[in-house]
Amino acid sequence: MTVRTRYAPSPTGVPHVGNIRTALFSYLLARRLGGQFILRLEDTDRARLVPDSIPKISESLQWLGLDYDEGPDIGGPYGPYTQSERLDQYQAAARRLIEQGDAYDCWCSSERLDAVRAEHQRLKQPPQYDRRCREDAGQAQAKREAEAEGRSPVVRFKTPREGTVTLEDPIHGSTPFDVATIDDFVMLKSDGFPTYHLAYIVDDDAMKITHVIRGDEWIPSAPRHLLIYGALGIEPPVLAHAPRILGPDGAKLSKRHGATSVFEYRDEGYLPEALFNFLGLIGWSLDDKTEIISKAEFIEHFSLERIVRNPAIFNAEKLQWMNGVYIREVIPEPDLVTMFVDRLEADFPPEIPRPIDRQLVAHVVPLIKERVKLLSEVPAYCDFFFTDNLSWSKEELLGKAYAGRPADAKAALGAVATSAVDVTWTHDDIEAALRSLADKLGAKAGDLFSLVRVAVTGKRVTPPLFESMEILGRERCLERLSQAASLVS
RNA sequence: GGCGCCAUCGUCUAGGGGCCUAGGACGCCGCCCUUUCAAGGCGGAGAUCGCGGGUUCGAAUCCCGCUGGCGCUACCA
Repeated sequence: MTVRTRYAPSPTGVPHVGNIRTALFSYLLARRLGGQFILRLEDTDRARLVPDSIPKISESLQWLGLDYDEGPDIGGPYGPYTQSERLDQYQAAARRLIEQGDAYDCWCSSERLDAVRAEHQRLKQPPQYDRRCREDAGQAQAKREAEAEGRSPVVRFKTPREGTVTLEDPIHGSTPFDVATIDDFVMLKSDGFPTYHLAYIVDDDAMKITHVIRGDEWIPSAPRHLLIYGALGIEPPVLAHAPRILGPDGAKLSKRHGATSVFEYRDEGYLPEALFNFLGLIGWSLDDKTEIISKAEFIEHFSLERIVRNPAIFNAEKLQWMNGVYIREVIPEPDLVTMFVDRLEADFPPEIPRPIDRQLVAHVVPLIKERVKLLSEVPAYCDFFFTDNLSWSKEELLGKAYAGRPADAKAALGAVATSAVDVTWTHDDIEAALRSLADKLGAKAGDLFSLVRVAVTGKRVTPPLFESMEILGRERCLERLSQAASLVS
C-alpha cells in the first residue's frame, strides 16, 4: 500500500510556522516512504472562513518547498480537495450512522445546550450534552419545539456509555481512554456542514490517507475519532500527534511574539531552505550534532519515531543564525545573486534606476554575503554601488579621528585622490597605496581608511573598503573623493 | 470540575541502566584575527537531568506518587 499523507488546514489566514511544521513532517514522511503528499482544505466553518487565504496556503507550501501531489488547485484522482464541495459524502456517512443506530438527530436549541452546560458547571459536573435527544421521547419533544421555531437538527454520535478505546500513536505510544468520559458530540451541524471529526475521517478514507500527523491538541479528541472509524468500519490510519511550537513565553505562538506567518519570514528575508531546515529540527533530530541538513537528507532519514513528545519554544535567534549560514555557506553564489537582485529590485527607493545591474550584483555578493543574516539587510549594505547620490554629513565624514580638523581631512582626501590617479586599480594596490600614504601623512592607517570609507561609500559600516573601491572603479571613487573634500571645507 | 499530554543548560536538542564528573547548536562572556561591520579561530560560564519515593551492585534512563506547565471539555479546527 502506498503511503499517503496530507496537510489539511482550514482557510483562516496565512499558515503559521507552528502549524505548517506538521505539513513539513507529513511531507517528509510521504517523500521518505515514496508516497504522496496532498493538500486538502477544511473549510467547513463558514464563520471563520477567509476566502483569500486559499491561494496563500498553496503559495506558502510552494515557497517552503513542500510540493504536493494533489490539491484543490491542481486536482488529483480523489477530488474535490475542498470539503465544502464534498458535503454529500458527509451527509451520506451521517445518514448511514443514524440508520445503523450509531447516531441520532438532535433538535436541542443552542440556548438549551448553553443552559445545560452552565448547570453542569455549577454542579462541578463535566459539561456534557445531557443526551436528551438520544431517547425517543426527548427527541420527539425537542423536535416539536424546533419545528415550531423553524430550526434544523444536528446529528450527534451515539457514544457507547462504557468501554475503552486505545490510541496507538507512533510518537506517544498507546493511550487508553474511558469512553464514559466522552459525550455525544456533534458530527453534522444544522447547516448541513460536518464538524472536523466526521469530515476528516470521511475524507481521509476516501482519499486513502495512511498517516495523519497533527498537533497534539488533538489527542483528547482521538477516542471520538476511533469510535467513528469503528462505526464506519474504517481501518484507522496511523495517527501521529506531534508537539506544538510555542512562543518565548511558553504560550501558543501568536502575533504578539513577532513574525508567525510564513510570508512574514519570507518578507524579512529568510530563505525557504533555512526555514525548512530550522522547522524540521524542531521536535525532530537526526543525531546529537547535525544542525545544517538539506531537504534531501531530511527525506533520507526522517521517521515518525524520532519526533519528540515535548513542546518547543520557537528560538528566533537560532533561525536567524541559520539563515546567515545558508547565505554565506550553503546557497550557491549564482542563486544568491538572483536573490539579491530580486531583493534590490523590490527594496531600493525609486530614485535608484532599474533594472538592477546583475553583473554588478555578482561582484558585490562575495563582499556582503558573509555579513548579512537576512536578505532585508542587503540594500543598506550595498546601495552606494548603485547610486552616486550619497548623503553624508560633514560630521560623519570627519568621524572621531578628524573631528575639529577639517583642513587635515581635506588635505588627506586630496592626497588620496592624487595617489589614486596612477595606482593600478586592484584592491591590493589601492590598499598598498593608501597605507604608504597614511605613513607619509603621519596618520594612522585606520583613521585614513575610515575617512576614505565614508567619502566613498557614505557610511561608516560597509563591505571591505578596497574591494569596494575596486568594484566602484577609479572614476566614481575620484568623483566621490572630491565631493567629500569640498563638503568638509 | 473531568479527561489527557508533557517535563535534560535561558532556548532547540543528544541520550533508552554502567561509555555521562550529561554531548552538540543558538544566545551570552573573554581572547585572537582585523581597514569598519561581519565572518572565522580558540577558550569560558551555563543542567545537582522538576521534586519525592522505589527497583537495581549501578538510574537522566525503569516503576509509583507529587508538583508544575500546557491542551481538550463548541453546531472551531
